[in-house]
Amino acid sequence: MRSYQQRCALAKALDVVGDRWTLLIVRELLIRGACRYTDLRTGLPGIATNLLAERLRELDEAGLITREEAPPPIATTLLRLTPRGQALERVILELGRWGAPLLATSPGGDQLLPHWLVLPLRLHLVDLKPRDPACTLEIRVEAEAITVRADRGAVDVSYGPSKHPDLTLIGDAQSILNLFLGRMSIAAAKTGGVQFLGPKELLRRFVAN
Amino acid sequence: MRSYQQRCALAKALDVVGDRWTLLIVRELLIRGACRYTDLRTGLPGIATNLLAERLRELDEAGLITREEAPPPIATTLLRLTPRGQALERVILELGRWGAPLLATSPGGDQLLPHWLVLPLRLHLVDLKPRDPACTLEIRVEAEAITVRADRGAVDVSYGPSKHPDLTLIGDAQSILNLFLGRMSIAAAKTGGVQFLGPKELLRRFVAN
DNA sequence: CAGCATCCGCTTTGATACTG
DNA sequence: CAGTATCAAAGCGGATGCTG
Repeated sequence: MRSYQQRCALAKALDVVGDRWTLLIVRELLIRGACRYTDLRTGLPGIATNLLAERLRELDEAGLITREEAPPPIATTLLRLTPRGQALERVILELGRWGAPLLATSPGGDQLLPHWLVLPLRLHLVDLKPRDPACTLEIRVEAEAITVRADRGAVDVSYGPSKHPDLTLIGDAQSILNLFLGRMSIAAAKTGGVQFLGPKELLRRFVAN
Repeated sequence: MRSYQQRCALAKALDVVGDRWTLLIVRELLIRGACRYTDLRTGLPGIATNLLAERLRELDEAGLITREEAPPPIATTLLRLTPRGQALERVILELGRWGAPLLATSPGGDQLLPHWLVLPLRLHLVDLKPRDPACTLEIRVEAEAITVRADRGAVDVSYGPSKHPDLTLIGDAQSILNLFLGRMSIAAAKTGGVQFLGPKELLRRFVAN
C-alpha cells in the first residue's frame, strides 16, 4: 500500500495493516496460533494465493509475523504472530465489537467457518460464577474444536480440542454463537440440534437463561 | 469495496470502513466535528477529490455520516458523524495506540497538520491533579487552536479556540506533542520555542516533568 | 470558491494456471 | 504444500472541467 505520508499514528498504522486482507490474516493467526500457509488459505475463503503470499511477505517485513521451520516429521513452515503482531488483538476486538451489529443483516451467501467463533467468544464471555471451581468446555462444530476455560473469574477461549472437558457441545456455529451470546436459551439450542455431552448446568457459568 | 462475504464481525466492519482513506475521513470528522467538504480536503492531503466524494457517499449510505444544510449566511453543506460513526472513536484510538511506535521512524517528508494533535492528546492525557479546580488550556499551532480542559479527573480535548483559557501555549506541533506526552520537559520546550501565556505551572495538571 | 464529475495512466486485485 | 506466473478487471491518484 502506498503510504499516506502523514505524521499521524492512525495513518501510520493503516500504512502497515490497512491493505485489503491484512487484518483478516492477522485474525486467522490470532485464532489459530501457529499455522501453515494452507491453513490460512482455507481460513480466508476468497483470497487469491498470490495476494496471500504478498501479504505474508509484507507482514514479515513489518515484523508482525515470523516463519519457522517445523521439526521433522512435519516438514512445513509455520507462520506465527510476533508480540507486535499479537498486539493487534485489541484493535481487532474493537473493530469486531463495532461490526457486530452488521451481522444482523448478513446475506445468506456469507460463509461462516467454525473457528471464527473464537473472537466473539473472547470478546463477550465473562465468568458469571468466579467462585466456582475451574471448568472446561469443549465446542465441536463440524471437524473443528474450541476450548473455553473459566478459572477464578478469567475466561480463556482457544482454538483446538480439550483433553478432559467437563462439558462438550456439538452443533452448528450459528446456534452455538447465539447460545453463548444470550440470544438463544439452552432449551431452544437443544431443540435446534445442539447436543450436550455432560452436565449442561455448567453453561450457567457463562449464560443466564 | 468488494465484500469479503464472511459472517464475521471483523470482516463486516472492514466491508464498511476497510477502504483506503475511509478511516482517515472518520478521523477528520471526529476531530473537527461538523465540517465542510473543503475542510476534509485540506485535512487529508493527497486524497483525490473524486475519491473523497465517493467515500462520503458510501459513508452516507452506511449511515455513518449525515449532510445538513447550514443556515444562511453560511450556505454550505456540513458533514457530521452519526452516533454510529462516532462509535468508531474507540477503534481509531486503538489503531492509533498500536501505530504510535511507528512515528519514531517517520521520514521527513511526512506532513503534520496541527489538528492531528487532538487524538493523541485524547488518548494519553490524564488529570494528574483531580482535586484542583477545573482549568482550561489553549494550544495554538499556526492558525489552528485546540482546547484542553481538565475538570474533576476528566480531560476533554476538543478542536477549536477557547473563550477564557487559563493558559495558552503557542509553538510547533511536534514540540507541543513531545511536551504533553512527557518526552520533552517544560524547560526544553521553552528553549525550543514554545511560548506560555499564563502560569505554566498549570501544565503540571498533565505532565510530571 | 464549494462540490463535485470526467478522463487517463498506473497500480492493485481476483481468478486461474502452473511449478518445485 | 507452498508458492510463482499471467492477465483481465477494478481501484487509485492526478489533472482538469463543470455548475451553482
